[in-house]
Amino acid sequence: MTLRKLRAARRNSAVGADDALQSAGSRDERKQRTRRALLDAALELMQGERSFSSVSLREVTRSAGVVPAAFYRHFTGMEELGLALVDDSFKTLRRSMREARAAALPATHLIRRSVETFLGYAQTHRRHFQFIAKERFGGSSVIRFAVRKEVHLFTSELSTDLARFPLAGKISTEDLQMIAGLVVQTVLMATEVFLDMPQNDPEDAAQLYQQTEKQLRLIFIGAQGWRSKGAGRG
Amino acid sequence: MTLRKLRAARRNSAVGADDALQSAGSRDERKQRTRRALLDAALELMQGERSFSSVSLREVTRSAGVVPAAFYRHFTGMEELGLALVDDSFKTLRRSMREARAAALPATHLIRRSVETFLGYAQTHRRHFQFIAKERFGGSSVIRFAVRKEVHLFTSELSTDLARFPLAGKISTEDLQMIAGLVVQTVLMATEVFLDMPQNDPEDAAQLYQQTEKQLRLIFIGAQGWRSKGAGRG
DNA sequence: TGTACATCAGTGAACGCGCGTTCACTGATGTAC
DNA sequence: TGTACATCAGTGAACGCGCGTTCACTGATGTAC
Repeated sequence: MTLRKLRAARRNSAVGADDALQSAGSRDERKQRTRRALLDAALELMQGERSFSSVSLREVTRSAGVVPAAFYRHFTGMEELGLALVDDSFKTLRRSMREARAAALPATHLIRRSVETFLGYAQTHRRHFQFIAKERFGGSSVIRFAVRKEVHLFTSELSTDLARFPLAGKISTEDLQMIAGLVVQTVLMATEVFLDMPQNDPEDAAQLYQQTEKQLRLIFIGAQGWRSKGAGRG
Repeated sequence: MTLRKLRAARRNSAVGADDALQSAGSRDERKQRTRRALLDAALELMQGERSFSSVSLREVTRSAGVVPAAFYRHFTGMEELGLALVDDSFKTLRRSMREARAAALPATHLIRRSVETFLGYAQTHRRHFQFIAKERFGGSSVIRFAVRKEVHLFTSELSTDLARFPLAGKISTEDLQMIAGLVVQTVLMATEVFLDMPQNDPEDAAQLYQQTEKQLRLIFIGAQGWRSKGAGRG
């Protein structure tokens, strides 16, 4: 087809040109790039002090390098952008977890290694993890509930993971969910405290690692001793 | 002393007068009343959707029934008011706990009753508890750290409470603190979810009560199985 | 391939609004004698 | 008790500012023939 060839030709020549890097790509590709720039800018502006609701539309467009009115080509308002950030953040979180599962942690020191792994990912994807932690309780209820729904989903995933442990036999599905909730809550809280710490204080970080590891171990011990009413039929 | 008598006389006559109710009291008493009105207004404006940082100084004075400039007779800015709210909220929280201790919960169903009691207080002092839950992670770092400091203090109190349990012998002070942290975190999280629920949904509330109770019981079981390195010297 | 027209991401100016903060003030309350 | 002066919580007007949203527009990209 003539059209496709034309497009491919233009794309190739544009991408190859040194002086056209930022205007490269089709109209649609450029639009997506601006969209990403807006999302990135919002996330970046939230670093440190600020909550999502305190970031203004104008600030976002200023950081992204477009005029305020251009914002509306991508989102109906800040709330819609916020929901897109929830999506992005949980995609990152889930990708991290998939990677962690694939890495097949050793059975010895399983808990310690899990904490290290998770907080490692948190550090790498700092902005997304911090966004989740912040907006779980603050902000608009629309965004708050979107975050909570995703956390719930994530908890469910973890609880099916937990079901593969041998001790899970005595625990009902509902109780596994309850335990997964406790684990997720513990790790998310640690994450927020961790990312909120003065960055060059390995002392405090080590102390947090240790405390979180202990808390998870204690939960694990509790789970070993747990007997669900009428469970074990799985 | 003449002065004291005079003041007392004025106070009595003023308080007795039906038509002077809102202007009653000494200048200082009135000032305190305005201060309270400002704090109350801020707390009230946060109900539902909003976080503290999204409430404006002008809104607060409007609700309190004074002119914006009057605000500065009481606080240097919104941050100072926020810190005062942190103070107030934790006073409420601690008072609740003192009452709970005095009530001497029965040993049977101790955990269930504790959860009921705590969430009961949370409902009564909804606004203060919600403020704490919201500002623990969102908002300015000054307020966030103030809240965190108070939570830490509260956790310490709980851990000395826990030290009186018989099973505490095998657990080091540091680990007791760790366990108390887990308990506080679990209850605070449940509180926030509880207060954020559509108010007339007893179904969901019951489910939350049950899950929280189970989580605490699991932590308790974990604590029973816990052995601190080199502990038991207390 | 070349031309004429359609699409639409991004522009730039304008709007009305609520914001935080300042200032000189008012008048009731408090103090000294 | 009565008088003269000091204090100071609250007033009302004004300021400059950044905000979200609207609008007609431009010009590069895309489409149809």
